[in-house]
Amino acid sequence: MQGNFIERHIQEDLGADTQRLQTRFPPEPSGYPHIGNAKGIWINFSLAAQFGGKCNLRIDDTDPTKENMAASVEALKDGIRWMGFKWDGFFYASNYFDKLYEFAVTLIKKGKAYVCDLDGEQLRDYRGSFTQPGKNSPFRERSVEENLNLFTRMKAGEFENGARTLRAKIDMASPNMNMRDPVIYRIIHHEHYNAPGWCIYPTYDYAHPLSDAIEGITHSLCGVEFEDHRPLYEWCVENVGGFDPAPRQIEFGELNLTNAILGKRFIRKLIEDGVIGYWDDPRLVTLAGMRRRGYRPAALHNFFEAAGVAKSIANVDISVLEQFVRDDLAQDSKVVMAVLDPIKLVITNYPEGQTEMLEMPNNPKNPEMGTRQIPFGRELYIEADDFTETPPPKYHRLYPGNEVRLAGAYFVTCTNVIKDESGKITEIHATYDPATKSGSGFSQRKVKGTIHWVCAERAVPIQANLYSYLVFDDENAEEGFVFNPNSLVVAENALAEPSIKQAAPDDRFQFMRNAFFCLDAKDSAEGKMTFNRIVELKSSFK
RNA sequence: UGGGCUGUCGCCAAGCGGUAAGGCAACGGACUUUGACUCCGUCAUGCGAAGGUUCGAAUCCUUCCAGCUCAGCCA
Repeated sequence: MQGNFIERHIQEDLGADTQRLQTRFPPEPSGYPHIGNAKGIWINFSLAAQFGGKCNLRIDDTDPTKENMAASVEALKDGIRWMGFKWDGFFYASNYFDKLYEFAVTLIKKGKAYVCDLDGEQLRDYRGSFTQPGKNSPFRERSVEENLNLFTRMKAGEFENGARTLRAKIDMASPNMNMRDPVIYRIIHHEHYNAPGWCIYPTYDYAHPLSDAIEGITHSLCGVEFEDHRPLYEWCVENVGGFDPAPRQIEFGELNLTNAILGKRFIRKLIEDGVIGYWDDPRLVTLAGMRRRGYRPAALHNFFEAAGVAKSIANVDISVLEQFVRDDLAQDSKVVMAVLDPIKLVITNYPEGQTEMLEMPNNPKNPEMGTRQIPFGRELYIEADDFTETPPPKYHRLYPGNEVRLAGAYFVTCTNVIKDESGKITEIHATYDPATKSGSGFSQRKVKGTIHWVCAERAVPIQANLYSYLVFDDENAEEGFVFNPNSLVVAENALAEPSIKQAAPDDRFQFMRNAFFCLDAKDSAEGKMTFNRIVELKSSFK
């Protein structure tokens, strides 16, 4: 059986009974999910779907001091739904505080946990270092009765924050720091928004494996960063005991998107500094941001599928993501023309004052999407890039003497170039051949190049503000034109989202070459923040 | 610095002792109303390095190198 290593583990563990698979996605509610988190969502949910198993959404809210919980939970739910997944169970780790407390009592009774009076600094001292083993806490050998008594009083609120902790009794000499008697309960006098009445809270290392066990999770899939925690995960499950199935933690390599803005800490800072709008800023690869940019979930699924699942950390460039976005959009999006860097093309043998309407397919790959009428006239704008006076080898676009096709219109031959006194090209002159009209069946000669264009009379300049986007050239939007230099793809659904109108600027070719956003010249003049600038900022951030 | 993990083409990634899958990118060609799309074809005597075991090694052993990660009462 082919498949990634996680799929193989699942099959080995579950045999023919793969529908027993139970996974979970356990985010901490602190910020909006981004594409990195989305990989975890995708792995857990799609594996469950693939094997006929189940996947829970569990909010890991063991730390009551974290802020912004409610909003984050909604963002998480939105993101998961948007990706097309449904959770089978929805829980909070805080739902299990009672049980977790009982488990801790069990551990104490088994002599596996003890109340420690060391403070934070002492704890660090006693823990030792990478090269030196830790020292046993002087409180390590307290009697079960004393531990029980103290732990009860911790719960009752008799002690101050940080005065005591409950620690797992494992091995202070372990080379794995996580096993040096980790703290499993701490005193925090802070009301939990979802679980009132507590002043002691379990730590992640303790709550996570046991929450998995309580929910009957069979496979706990997480990032490789938790690899060192696996022995402790297993220790908790085994020493509390009695779980069937006992959950198994398997780690996968996280996704690292290069040239993208990732990392909640950094995003938060950008928002605080006013550099970007909010978590759903389209320049971000948060689920909300990508959604506003018109990405669709299928693109993400395909992307993750192609990137694969392995133990090494994948370093994928954002252009690969964009490739998948384009592939997805190209299927059924409206394809339109626009010019980003215009230069005037005058068709000297076309009657002055005349305009005609030409028919263009909405999507060349998909004739069922119909056609639209676009205006054509004597004066057009073409892409400055599509003309050169000195063509390099294999240049098939417009240059003096060369004939090209204007997409959806006629063949034109460049006759000459008009320049101003500084030598800058102001107009390109050409003649057209009426016989070559699109759809006429003309086949006497062929051209190597086809270029896009817009009718000068009907074109409208791009709006000059930071968060502008270009408008369609279809019947509903005569005001302007959207352009995609290569794939000519525009996401119709993106423009359906009202918020998209506030969307991103950015370096149009660097950021998303074929997207529907553009950087306005005035923005750069004013020094407003562009995507590349943010990436620079990011590298200086750490 | 001790531990753990990772290291196979520019980027991902199969491979699990029997003689290096696949995808993306790139390149060559065909086709084409954009150079996109599509279709053909090319693309690792090589698997971080060096030794060793074996008839045979990316796969086993040894040593070394590089990257990531761990010393929160965060997750």
